[in-house]
Amino acid sequence: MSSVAKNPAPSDETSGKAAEKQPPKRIRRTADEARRLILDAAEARLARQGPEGLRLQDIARDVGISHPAILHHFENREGLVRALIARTNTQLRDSLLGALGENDASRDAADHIGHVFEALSDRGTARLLSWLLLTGRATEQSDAHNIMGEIVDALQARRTDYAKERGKPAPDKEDTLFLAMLTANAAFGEAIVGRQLAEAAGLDQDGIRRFRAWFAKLLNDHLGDKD
Amino acid sequence: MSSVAKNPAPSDETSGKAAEKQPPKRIRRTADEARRLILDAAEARLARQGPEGLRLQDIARDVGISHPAILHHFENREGLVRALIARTNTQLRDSLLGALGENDASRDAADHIGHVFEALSDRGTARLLSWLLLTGRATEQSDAHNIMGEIVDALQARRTDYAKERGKPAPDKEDTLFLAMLTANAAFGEAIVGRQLAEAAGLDQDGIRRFRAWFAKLLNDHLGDKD
DNA sequence: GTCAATACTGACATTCTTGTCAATATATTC
DNA sequence: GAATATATTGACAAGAATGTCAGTATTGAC
Repeated sequence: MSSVAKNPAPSDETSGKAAEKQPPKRIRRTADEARRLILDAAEARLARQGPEGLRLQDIARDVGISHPAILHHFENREGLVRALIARTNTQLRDSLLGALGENDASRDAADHIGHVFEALSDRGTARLLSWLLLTGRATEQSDAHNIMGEIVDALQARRTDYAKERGKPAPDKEDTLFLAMLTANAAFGEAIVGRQLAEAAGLDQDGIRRFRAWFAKLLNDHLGDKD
Repeated sequence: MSSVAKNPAPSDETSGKAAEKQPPKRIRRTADEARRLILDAAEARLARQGPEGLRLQDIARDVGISHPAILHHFENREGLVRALIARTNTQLRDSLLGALGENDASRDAADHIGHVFEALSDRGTARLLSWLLLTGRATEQSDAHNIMGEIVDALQARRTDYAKERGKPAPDKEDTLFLAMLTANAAFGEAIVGRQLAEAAGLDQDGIRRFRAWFAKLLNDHLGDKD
């Protein structure tokens, strides 16, 4: 049963010169590598085509494997989705907290805003997470909770340090929370409707940059009043 | 060929008392009414279950009709989706512009913010539109364009009037645009991640109200500086 | 009452998608 | 090199979803 011509590369040789057995040349990756490639492809599809672009066969074709291979690595489709959620959450957390933690004073609010928008909006992360949230997937996932909490804590710590240096009282923690929420909301919103709105308003790429700068200034003014 | 017992209501009569012909009692609506009911059901499903809840058979069951009836009214599934986009856009436009137009001076920024959030976030409108945007559906739809343009124009007109009354120069139109964009982005973002974030932060319903008030104040301060 | 228009239905066709399974190829260990 | 583990595959199964169609019931016009 089909022991001839397995998947030996689409070379159209009629019957083999001599004993060229043409070993099937099946690519075999480590499990981790395979999982990574599959998640990459899934992420790309999701960002490009939205929820309905997440079909096992399509993803498999992108990676260059057969779709049962995906099931082998992720059990079932739901497993793939969960793995994608987990990885995205982790990457997002690292990206946001990393930037917040490094070289304390050299970054101002505008930098941070820019970074958040970049991490969420510019790469498809927010779109991806949005879909996961819209389908009610990430609800019981507690990762998101921790991320928000950690970020607010980090922000509050920075503001407190900054205030102390100037002999001012520590800022209201709820103020910090609202600041973070607004930024997150705005970044998510931009990821989804931003392009539409900008286009409608006749804004080009530079206009979007101006918008972000305007937003950063808005927050900076607020911080200036408070801190 | 099943000329007996068409769909005469699920009454379990064994064989009819005497000559009770039991006329099939098929409900027949006007085309407009049927379309409205179908769109209502589709909208509800979408809001409740997300994108994957939009199946013709489910919607048909909700309305109490057979799924080919939907196809009869909307040609195909895509037609249903497009009709839903169009109706949602119209409703949103009316809601937003209506509130912006009425009794000029009595509403301040906080009221407007509240209204935008209500129109977009509280009812499932933003979630619905988000999905449509995520699936790349509303792209060529030019309605969204007009809405944003109209709103910015209306806002700018109000700000200009307000400034004139005080002998100040008219505000920068881009500032108005950015104000509208931020509000829209924030409302969309809240509709999608808001509940998650609020929950993560331990905010209850009243906390969300405080956040919106905080946001309104932020914008008011900005307007106070400018206007 | 008759007739035309059309909202509506059940049954079927088709296509698409996930998932199963036995078989095969490749890397690793001894 | 042989044996073991497992990544990978093709073929098939099962189910779900949209779409088609011929026929039926209901409304409104004449």
